[in-house]
Amino acid sequence: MLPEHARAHNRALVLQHLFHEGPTSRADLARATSLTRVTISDLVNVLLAEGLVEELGVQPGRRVGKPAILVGMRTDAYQIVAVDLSDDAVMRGAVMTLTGEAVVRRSLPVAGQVGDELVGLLTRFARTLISAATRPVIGVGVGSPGVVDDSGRVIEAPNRQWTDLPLAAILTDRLALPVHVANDANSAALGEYTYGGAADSMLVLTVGQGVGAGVMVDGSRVHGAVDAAGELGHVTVVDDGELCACGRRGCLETVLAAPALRRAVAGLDPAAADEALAGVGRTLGTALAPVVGALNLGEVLLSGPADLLDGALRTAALQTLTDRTMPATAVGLRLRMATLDEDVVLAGAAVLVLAAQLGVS
Amino acid sequence: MLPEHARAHNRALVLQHLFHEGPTSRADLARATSLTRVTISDLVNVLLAEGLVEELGVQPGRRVGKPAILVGMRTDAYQIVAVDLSDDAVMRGAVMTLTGEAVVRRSLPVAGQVGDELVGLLTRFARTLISAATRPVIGVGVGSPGVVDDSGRVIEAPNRQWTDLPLAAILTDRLALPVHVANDANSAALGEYTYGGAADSMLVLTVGQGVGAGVMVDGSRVHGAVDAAGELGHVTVVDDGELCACGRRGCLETVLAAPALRRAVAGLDPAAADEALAGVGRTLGTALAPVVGALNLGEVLLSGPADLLDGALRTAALQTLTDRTMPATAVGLRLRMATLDEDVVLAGAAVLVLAAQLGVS
DNA sequence: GAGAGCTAGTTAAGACGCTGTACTAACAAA
DNA sequence: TTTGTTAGTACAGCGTCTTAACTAGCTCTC
Repeated sequence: MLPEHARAHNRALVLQHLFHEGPTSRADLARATSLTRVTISDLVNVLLAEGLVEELGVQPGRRVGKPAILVGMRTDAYQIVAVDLSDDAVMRGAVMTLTGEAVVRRSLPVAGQVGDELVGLLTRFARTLISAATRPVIGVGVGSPGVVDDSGRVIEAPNRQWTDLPLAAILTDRLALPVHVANDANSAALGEYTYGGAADSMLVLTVGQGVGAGVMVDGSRVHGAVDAAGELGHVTVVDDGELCACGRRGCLETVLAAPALRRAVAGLDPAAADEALAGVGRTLGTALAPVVGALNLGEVLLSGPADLLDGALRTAALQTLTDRTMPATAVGLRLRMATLDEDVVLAGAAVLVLAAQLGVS
Repeated sequence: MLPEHARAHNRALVLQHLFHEGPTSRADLARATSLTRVTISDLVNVLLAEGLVEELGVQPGRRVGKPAILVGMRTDAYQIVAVDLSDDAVMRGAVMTLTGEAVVRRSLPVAGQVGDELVGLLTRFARTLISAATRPVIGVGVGSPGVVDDSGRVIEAPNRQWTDLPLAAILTDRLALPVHVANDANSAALGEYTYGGAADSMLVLTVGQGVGAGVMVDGSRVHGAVDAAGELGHVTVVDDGELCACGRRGCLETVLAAPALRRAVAGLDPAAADEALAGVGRTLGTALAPVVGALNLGEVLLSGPADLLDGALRTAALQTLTDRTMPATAVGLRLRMATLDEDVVLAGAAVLVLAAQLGVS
């Protein structure tokens, strides 16, 4: 570690504070970071020159002494391009502000392309988005299904026919911009953590065609022994259950994926449907209990169709979770819907860029 | 972050390398840390002056160029005092080398003392150990039951009647040495990680009077939302099971704790005993599957009586775990006995000190 | 066996980043 | 107007790293 890394770290501290706490005076930044006012002034001057922050006039609160000048992050000065590959059939993308708001949205049908062809399609799609940006783009984030390592190499994504593909490196080269790739469910967790105000220790379950999970532990993303963390969808939860796409039986995905839930409630009257959903909720709660107990998670978030998830299912899952874990761990536990909905993965992809390029998350 | 923090980090890098890789030349240290030879020489000189490292003569391998001088960590130059409070009835302690070997062992019956009285007893016990040390002591590590926060404050340890007790701060003050306190099962995980060669992502289950767990994720200890990570012993695993000490029913502890296992096999012939143990193993595997899937753990370690754990129970648990998780996550998974046995908690307590004082873990 | 070539380690000078101290600027209260 | 307080800046100094250039000590080659 070099002194200049310390500099980068301090710079990130300042940006992080401005990002989460909003406009702040140099003196307050100094107090918050426990650096001196001199150092902060220096850092702020650099950031001003880069256009990343701006002075916003005098702080309203009138106290004795010279009034403080507020410094704020220019979250609209730069943009991020984010791509969500979680859907088989369509590539979704957006140009986003640094605060995770989509400025431009695009989507592109994936007509069965896989392998290198899909990489080509993705490259063109990203180029379209980059040229649609109205501000300089600081980087590109991609949420992809499959196992993705820390460097953005897709170890394995069977449905895309990608194996050991250095996607981030390829795209960085082709787009001449920093590109970061992560698993889609992990992206979702990052998105909820940074933009959705989720707890430091939490798990996001993404329910769609399949079931994925992203885990944050003590404020950082879990990677796992072979970068395959979050494969909760293919944990067996029903003995001798339905056949799963993975070839095994009774995976969580076979009862919790959106199609499975729709089938389970099809043609039932509301009360019976709720009972069916509650049953799935209890199964989910039983599966989550050991995870919550072992990690002392503060929150579990559900992302997916609210009409199916946010009702009897959620209530039953929380009840089961509370029943099956220690009071000490269960007492503060929340089980709620994710706040970002459709855009979770895009937001998370943006956070990948934000974290890597500016040190903010 | 200041330049001197970068310095401390680099110093820790050097020590970490010497600790795990053994004696190394300055030039090789430079290559390993990607610092320059100049910087490494400077750091090594400081460490030589402190007596933490020593020169060990010329490297045997004959190559061209000036022969390299090996620099090695003097793991016997300093000692660590470690205390294990996990047993209700007896306080176990040791003076340890930096490599985790117990040089002196002591134990002290705890005649029902609790609360402040127990703190007093612990203080005296630690003093005895400190004076039994044959080298300068760099710090004291304590593995305590209950919920312990990052600063060494015992949030809650019912059996010891400790609530919100700043144990590390009190002992640091009384002993005039750095004292670090952590939960006993978390200590065990640290011990196995550093001295037992465990994987970066792993879980240690401590089976004794009760059942505890410590989790390492991507090389760091899991703390959890309210510092209560690892409470796997009180996750429900049997519906309408036996009554547990915690007042609930069917906790993992009711089937996996050592007394429960002994009861389960009492009076059975070997084959029947194995079947009973395999049943517990299957229950354990079922409970662990979601944890292993969500975190992509590389290893699960069992610490406790080998005659009960290391047989049908372990085999059945591994089989169940493999059956109930995705092949991708299960393929590299190991489920084995912990290597440190009796001394796990002591070793972990030593690691607390090693990590905090020297940056080694 | 003498020089060439290589590697280990040291010395010296310079760049960078933070701090402490001392300053100016701009306000409120007396 | 004076005093006290807080915000922000200028400057010297220290700590830490790097590069460049050296010495030391070995092997290989002719």
